[in-house]
Amino acid sequence: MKLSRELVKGTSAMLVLSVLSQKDLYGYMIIRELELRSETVFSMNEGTLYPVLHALEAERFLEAYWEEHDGRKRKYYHITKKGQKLLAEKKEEWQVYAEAVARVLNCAEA
Amino acid sequence: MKLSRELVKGTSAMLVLSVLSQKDLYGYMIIRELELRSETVFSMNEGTLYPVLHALEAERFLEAYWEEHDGRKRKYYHITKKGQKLLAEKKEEWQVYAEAVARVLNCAEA
DNA sequence: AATAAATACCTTGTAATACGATGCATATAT
DNA sequence: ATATATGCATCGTATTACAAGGTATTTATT
Repeated sequence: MKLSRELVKGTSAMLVLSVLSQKDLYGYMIIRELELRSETVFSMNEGTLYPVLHALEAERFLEAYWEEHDGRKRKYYHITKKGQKLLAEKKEEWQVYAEAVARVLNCAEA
Repeated sequence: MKLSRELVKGTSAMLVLSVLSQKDLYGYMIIRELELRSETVFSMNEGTLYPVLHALEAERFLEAYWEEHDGRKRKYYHITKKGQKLLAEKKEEWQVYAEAVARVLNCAEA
């Protein structure tokens, strides 16, 4: 991620699950999709993404399969039911947390 | 912090600076103040807070002084001009980032 | 009077997370 | 011919947070 790196932590898995909740994608496209949806505010590093994908797969939040298009082999990831549940939880937590942070920051302005 | 610990990272320094931007406080009260303002969504661990305070002081974002009240010695922290500038930057970054995350999450809902 | 809980400071070791650098390979554009 | 884009991946390092532990005083409870 660009931006100050401290800010970004913790949300990677949620963001990956979020894009995969719409359609199956492979690593490279997940990065492009996140850039697009965030309007280039962030760009996930490959060194961040692949370990996240492997960890989510190992815990059955994602399932992977290989497919070939245009002579290129791509590893697609599919979100499982378990993964959808995790995403819902992470989204809820994010919202609660973001709102609490906003309250603290706004207090200081008043 | 409570909540899933992954979520919380990166915002500690910003939150500390934020409460100190209103008035000088000592460590113990910073924790209480954050609980109050977040409506108990989070409670910063002492093992998180003190290293953050010391790092911010070392870099001149904060200045510390001891004061005694009711027979208790307390180490108060005061935000510097430099610290206020850092806070403003971190708030801006947080807002940009939080909005981008929201866009990604909302895309997935549509 | 004894004990527990709150107040107040702090450090150390461990775990989690992210990322830069690097490596490999193919395809397309210049 | 060469650079850029596509596509997978790992390794070492840095950062961050926290649980656990330590010290000491004051206040509330029994």
